[in-house]
Amino acid sequence: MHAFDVLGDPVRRRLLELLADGDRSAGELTEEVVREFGITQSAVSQHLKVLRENGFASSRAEGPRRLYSFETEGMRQVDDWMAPFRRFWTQRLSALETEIARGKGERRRQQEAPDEKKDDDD
Amino acid sequence: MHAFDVLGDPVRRRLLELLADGDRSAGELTEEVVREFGITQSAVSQHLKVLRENGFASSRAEGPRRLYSFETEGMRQVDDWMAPFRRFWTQRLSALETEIARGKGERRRQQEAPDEKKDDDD
DNA sequence: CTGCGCCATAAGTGTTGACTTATATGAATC
DNA sequence: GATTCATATAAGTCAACACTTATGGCGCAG
Repeated sequence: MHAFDVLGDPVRRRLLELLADGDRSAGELTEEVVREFGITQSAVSQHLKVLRENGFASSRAEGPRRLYSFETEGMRQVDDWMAPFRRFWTQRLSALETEIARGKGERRRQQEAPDEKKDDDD
Repeated sequence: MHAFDVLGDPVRRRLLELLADGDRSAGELTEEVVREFGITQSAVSQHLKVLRENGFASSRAEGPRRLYSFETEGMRQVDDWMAPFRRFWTQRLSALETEIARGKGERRRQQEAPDEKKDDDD
């Protein structure tokens, strides 16, 4: 399964948002998602498996519970694929970047402009 | 259809890569993708429709042909959703980014970022 | 060792979407 | 206006995946 397919599901996106705030047990994640999406514990467990198998999360046993952590590998793959496109919508274009954007295809290193914080939700 | 679902298909990702190099006619895009993936003209046309309807591409008539252009809206949506996660794998933390990261998380993980400076590379 | 939370897996079902072939639309050419 | 090239749409098929219910495995308390 491709990294983009993993992020295609809204339940998995929500799980990742929750994990981004810190490690959580499967039970905590399940409770939240079951409430928001109206699906069963089994469905959430299957989603967590997909996240694990694709480098988006990891889990470790903590007594009878399983603690889940966010893992960067999956999103890094997505980010890497998107990187060459980012020049199209980064508003602060240097002269060099403008020339690249005009289609001459010459690539050079150029530091990215810092991102503004944007309050956006899914 | 969600922006992540659009990028979930490898044919559509390839079409976007081709469009990133500059505008192309449907025929040129079709020829390339048909050759690489072994699908029909009809299938490619349907993928182009998905790209159009979700803000990833636009088309204009140019005589009997249709010229396609890359559009930023779709990927911008993807990029916006990913923005809050990016702090997890960008080791180069500016003061601003550090503050954002601190403000978001109530519980922080023990892991500290190394304070070595690193040259950017691809 | 028995029973009970916690979580994962098995097995089956329905829906969605990517694909096919066939056909329609529309602009240029004769 | 008929033909042809370029592209889109129609209609149907098939497989993948997200979901369900049912059950299994594990850690721990009694």
